[in-house]
Amino acid sequence: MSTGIVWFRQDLRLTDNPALQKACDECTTVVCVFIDDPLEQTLSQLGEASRVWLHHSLKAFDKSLRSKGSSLVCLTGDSRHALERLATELSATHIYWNRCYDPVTIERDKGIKTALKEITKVETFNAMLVFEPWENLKGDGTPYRVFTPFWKAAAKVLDSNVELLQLAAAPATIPPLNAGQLKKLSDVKTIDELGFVPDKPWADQMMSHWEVGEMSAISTLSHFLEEPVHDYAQGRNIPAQSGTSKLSAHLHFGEISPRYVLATLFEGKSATSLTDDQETFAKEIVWREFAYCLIFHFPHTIDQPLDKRFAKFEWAKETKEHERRWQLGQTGVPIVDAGMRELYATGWMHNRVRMVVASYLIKNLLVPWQVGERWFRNTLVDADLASNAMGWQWSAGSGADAAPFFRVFNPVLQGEKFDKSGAYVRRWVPELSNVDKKFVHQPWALPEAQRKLLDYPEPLVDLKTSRVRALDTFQKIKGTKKV
DNA sequence: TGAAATGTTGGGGCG
DNA sequence: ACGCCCCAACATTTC
Repeated sequence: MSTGIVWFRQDLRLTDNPALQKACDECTTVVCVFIDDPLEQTLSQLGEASRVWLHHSLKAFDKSLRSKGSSLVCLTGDSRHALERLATELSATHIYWNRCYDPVTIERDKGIKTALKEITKVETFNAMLVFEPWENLKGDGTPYRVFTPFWKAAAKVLDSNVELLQLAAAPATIPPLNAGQLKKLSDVKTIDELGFVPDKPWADQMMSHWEVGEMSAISTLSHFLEEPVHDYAQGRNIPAQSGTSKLSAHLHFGEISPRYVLATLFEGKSATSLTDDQETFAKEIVWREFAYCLIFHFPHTIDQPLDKRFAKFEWAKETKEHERRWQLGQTGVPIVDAGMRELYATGWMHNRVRMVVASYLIKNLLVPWQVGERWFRNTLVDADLASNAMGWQWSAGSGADAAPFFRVFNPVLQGEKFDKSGAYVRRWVPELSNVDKKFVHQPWALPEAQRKLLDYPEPLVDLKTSRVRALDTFQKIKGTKKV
């Protein structure tokens, strides 16, 4: 007789879940547990939108587990104590979990593993990444700081090492606890009792845009691979179009694994024989790997610039009002406001627009990238410490393989290039729904009479002069030492 | 996964 | 026919 505990975190799926598979293989009884650890909320910095998604993801996962004869046991409190208590109550022989890779959770989990080893066998797995962060390094053993060589090395390994994309099978059944064991469990909570969904209308409104859970993740992927992927290189840049995979939140919570995504994309073909569009998509999955590699080797870059010059960068003072207007989508720049409103309404923003709003906050408003990083982390359903920090440092020009600081997006040109008809702007900024496409990305250029009729803010700053100000500010740190 | 400034080229109008 | 200028159109450089 053996009782295994599977501790779930960011791996809320049945397919390609090595911890779950191993438990079902090795144990006569398996208990699936999720722990709402108040410390974890600060450690992994779970934002409000993410908590709502998590609630629905847990519900979906519990349903999946029930279809296999099991269910999700929810506990609250310190993870280590909760696991120790559970192990003792059930006389557990094994504990399994899939590893998390953000630096703070790595440290915490090391301690938990050491403590639990005193009472049971503990085994952990990689279910979150295709490559361990300590794999896929440069020849000299140091991590890549540039994406292209990271990708090339990754593609080569993927081609030569098919086991990397081997998936753990979903268990046919999950042997449940017996009645006696069930009785011994104490302080079990329901998912609703965890209180992840605030009693506010925005949460339901936001979730009306999504279908959460493993089943939805898989069907989202297959629809994406059916059609949009074949025009991905172009289509992913058009925010009014569904040209992106929309898998980010599913991946973050582990409703689907990156291995599964790549294995399905490849369909037996090699990484180097993909079409350009397919390869562009594969690269996005590998960017996520790159982000985890960076955060693993340079953990301080969660909130500190990798490029040391930026420690001395002179950001603007007294920016609270500008920050607030940016958050609310009231900057007076249509594509920026459209993006920020899409984010607030849906918990997601199109990637092209993420780059535009980031460039605007950092360069036109001279607000530190950390401010934007924090807002995204709190409002995105796909908020991910590694990807988010990397993305913001990319925009700021302070990260690995970042856009140079002088690369300032012009939101008018970006709008005219990627939202030609203005459909995206009109969708999220209804004040501009009747503005001609000639002016929809720069309503301030409308003739005075028409402009006065619009109920839309004047721009916070002039695009041209704020661009020059950013470049001048960058000049001051340019000569200084980079690393 | 920029944009603006500056440089170059070549066709066409025109004296 | 020729030189000159203008100015798109494109290329290169700079931030």
